[in-house]
Amino acid sequence: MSKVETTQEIPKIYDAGASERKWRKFWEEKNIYVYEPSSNREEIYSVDTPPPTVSGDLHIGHVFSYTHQDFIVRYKRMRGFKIFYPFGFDDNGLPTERLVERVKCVKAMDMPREDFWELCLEVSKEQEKAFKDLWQDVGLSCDWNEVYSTIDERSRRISQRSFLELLKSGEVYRKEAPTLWCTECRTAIAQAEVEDKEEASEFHKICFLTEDGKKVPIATTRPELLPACVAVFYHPGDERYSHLKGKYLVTPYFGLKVPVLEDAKVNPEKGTGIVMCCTFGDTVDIEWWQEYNLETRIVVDTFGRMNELAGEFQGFSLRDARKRIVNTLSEQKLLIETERITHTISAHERCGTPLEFLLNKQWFVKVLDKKDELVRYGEKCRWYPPHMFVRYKHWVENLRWDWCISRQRYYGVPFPIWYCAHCDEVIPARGENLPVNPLRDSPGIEKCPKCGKDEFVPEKDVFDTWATSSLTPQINAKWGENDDRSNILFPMTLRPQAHDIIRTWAFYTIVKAYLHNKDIPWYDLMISGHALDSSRTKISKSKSETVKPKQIIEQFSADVVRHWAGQTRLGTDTFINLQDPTENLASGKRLITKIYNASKLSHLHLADFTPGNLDLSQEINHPLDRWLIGKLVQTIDKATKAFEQYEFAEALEHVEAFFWQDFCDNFLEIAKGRLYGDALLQVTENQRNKLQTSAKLTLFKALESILRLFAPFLPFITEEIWHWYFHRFSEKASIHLTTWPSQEEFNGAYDKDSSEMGDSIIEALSLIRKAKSELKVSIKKPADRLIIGFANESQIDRALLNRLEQGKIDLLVTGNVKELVLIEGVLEDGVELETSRLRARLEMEVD
RNA sequence: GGGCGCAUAGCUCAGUGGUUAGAGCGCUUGCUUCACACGCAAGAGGUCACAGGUUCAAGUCCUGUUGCGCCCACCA
Repeated sequence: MSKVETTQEIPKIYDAGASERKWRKFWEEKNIYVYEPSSNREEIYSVDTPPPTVSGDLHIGHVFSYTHQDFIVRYKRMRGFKIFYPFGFDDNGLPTERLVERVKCVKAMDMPREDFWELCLEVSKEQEKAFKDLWQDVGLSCDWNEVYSTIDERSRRISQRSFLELLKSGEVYRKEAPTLWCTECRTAIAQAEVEDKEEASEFHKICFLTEDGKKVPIATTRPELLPACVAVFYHPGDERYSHLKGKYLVTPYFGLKVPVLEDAKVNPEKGTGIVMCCTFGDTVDIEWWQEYNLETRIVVDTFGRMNELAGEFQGFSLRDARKRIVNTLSEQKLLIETERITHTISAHERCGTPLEFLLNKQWFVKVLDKKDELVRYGEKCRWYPPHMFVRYKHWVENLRWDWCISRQRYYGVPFPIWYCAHCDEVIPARGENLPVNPLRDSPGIEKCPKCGKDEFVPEKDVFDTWATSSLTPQINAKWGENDDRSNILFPMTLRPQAHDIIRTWAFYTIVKAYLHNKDIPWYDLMISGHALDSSRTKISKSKSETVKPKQIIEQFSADVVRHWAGQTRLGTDTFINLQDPTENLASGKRLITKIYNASKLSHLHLADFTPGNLDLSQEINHPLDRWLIGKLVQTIDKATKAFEQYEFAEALEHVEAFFWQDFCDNFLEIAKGRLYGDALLQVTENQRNKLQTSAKLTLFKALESILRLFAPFLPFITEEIWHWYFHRFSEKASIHLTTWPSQEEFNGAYDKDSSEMGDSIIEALSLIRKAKSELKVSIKKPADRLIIGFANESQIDRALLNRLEQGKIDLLVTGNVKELVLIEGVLEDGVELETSRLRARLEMEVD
């Protein structure tokens, strides 16, 4: 047995932490992932990277879906595309406000807006640094020169430009609309801040009167809203009330005349089956108010106190007013009964105060009038997996309101408008002045173009954050500012995102692209699932705080975490045990170790081998080598097809199976005979060289291909091993700049006969393994004789025996058997395999 | 209540209408200095949720039922 000298000492154990730190730095310093603009659209692969919300809660679920993007990007880069892969931060709006208020112990409403803005910018900057650090740890191959934030100047400018364009084309309008309001915090709040709360309450049955004085009992939990009552409803066809159709009822005590209407939303089983509609008790009231064009009677002020419409109850809090009104009704015998109940109410998640709906002027983008077009444009995109489009479609088809883009908040992109103090005319900012802050800047005109007066009021509202993040393709393409770039980058190639925000982010982005560009925003959508914790619910903030992604990466390495993320089919949720991630990450860790060890062995035999310009079709001539190349080519084919459908998990599965079973368990074990020389003892010097060259060249090509196939998934270890040796034969600085393996590279280096022969040798080897396993001896313990025949008469196959005869040396050396006897007939007893026609008997001495 | 998805080995999940349904983990048995015990080999383990239907043929297609998840709506 010959000993091969190594030119470089490879450490026995892989130090993933050190290696990953090294390559992370290398990629950054060498600008490996920099975007190189091209004038040819076809060469570009652009990604509309989701900007994570900067609110301090990145968890393993984010790592999960961002890693998915990176698999695709790295694959596409190796396919030769010029990659545009920017990174963004969503750092305005409510989540940022809340983060800043928490971190800095301030309240936005209690300080000047400019000061609050300063704090927001400061806090988000720190957060973004931590985010970037994590993403670099994970190995995201985005170009950190292409960074945007939804509050930066470019985003503000483009977002404001978008609004002004829509204002001009009449696609936005301003209208009074009910807004969720916290009377404790005295601010409008977003849907996202609402939490359900169980509360003890009283269900009062009170008497409304018909115009001729008959009592009609109506049940309510909010008697204080009686002065806000504008109609009553019953279910269509409810015979108890159908006689009231078209008539009016008079509200108790307040004596207001309100119409009686029919609507299917009424539940005849609940209360008395007839319900009062107030402005506004809940969202159904709002729907009715809109649908039936009802009167508006707001009785609550911004402090949560009753206003003048409540008559003698004016000035009382909602709570006090409720008690007093109930008492009054009771005294006047208008209260029939009171039932104690608990029910769920909507409350502000920060202070727990029940929310009210107040009327405010809001800006809306028209979407209801273009549902069909929006469905059609959504359909033009390719959705992966396809059923995600159905969700989009149903969402659009069932829209009931236009898109409200204004928020009565502090930190966000300002509306670029002022109003004439006299005639309320909207004064838009001039395009060249964008971005503007109307609270600080002046409109830049002397007189109102409508009434000629010269006093202007700035719009205090800011955009909903979706109004800006719906423009990420335009922001990245520098829409309206750099036509060359815009034409090349818009529409973008890919939008990756998770399925929970199809109805928001994906939808709004399609809306904006339709309105501004009459185009789709991207060609492909790749929708990831969620990472769920072991209790099978979406990972919550409290839980993610126990184990942060950074810790998991430190403990297991980024490659291992990426491998975990790569195992889940696109669009499917997955589970991770945050208490003990080992069970989810163990297989990845083993794979990394296996790759390292197999590479170490390969390196031992390749260190002094130079492939030069050897012709693969000639030099790879041993059947087993050609068998391996055949398997490799199949793997490349399957992995490529999967990747083209964004099915990275399937690609990984094929690569992993090829590497582990075909390459390690079979090829390496059998090729050792030639690599170490045990199988070359009885051949001439010339043959010896030829056989060894074939083995080494195969080893070289196969391992190098394996590294490239794994590179999108495991960027660190593949880079590490590639630099041990393979980089010497490449002009590229990084494995990530090399090309994805292709079938063409291996033309002539594989064939059907060799594939059959390889399969036959492995089949026979399995019989030896089984026989030795049954004898409870090591595969390395020498056996005297192996007799191979068939399991029954009908299965006798001469060609199979011929193949074994030809592969005899490899078989005997690998199986540690001295002599092979082939029988063209049935072998009476011996070991069999389920998958084989053969039967074998091993003759050896056993202790 | 609506939409979408899921239900396959103890667990996590693959599975194109076509032999005897697969993988990883876990389990059992055996094998260690020559890449790797974080390994190798050999095993055990399944009424493909349930009930119908279509078909020469169903884990796969259709209908219904049950359970679970996500999103949305509801909360008088």
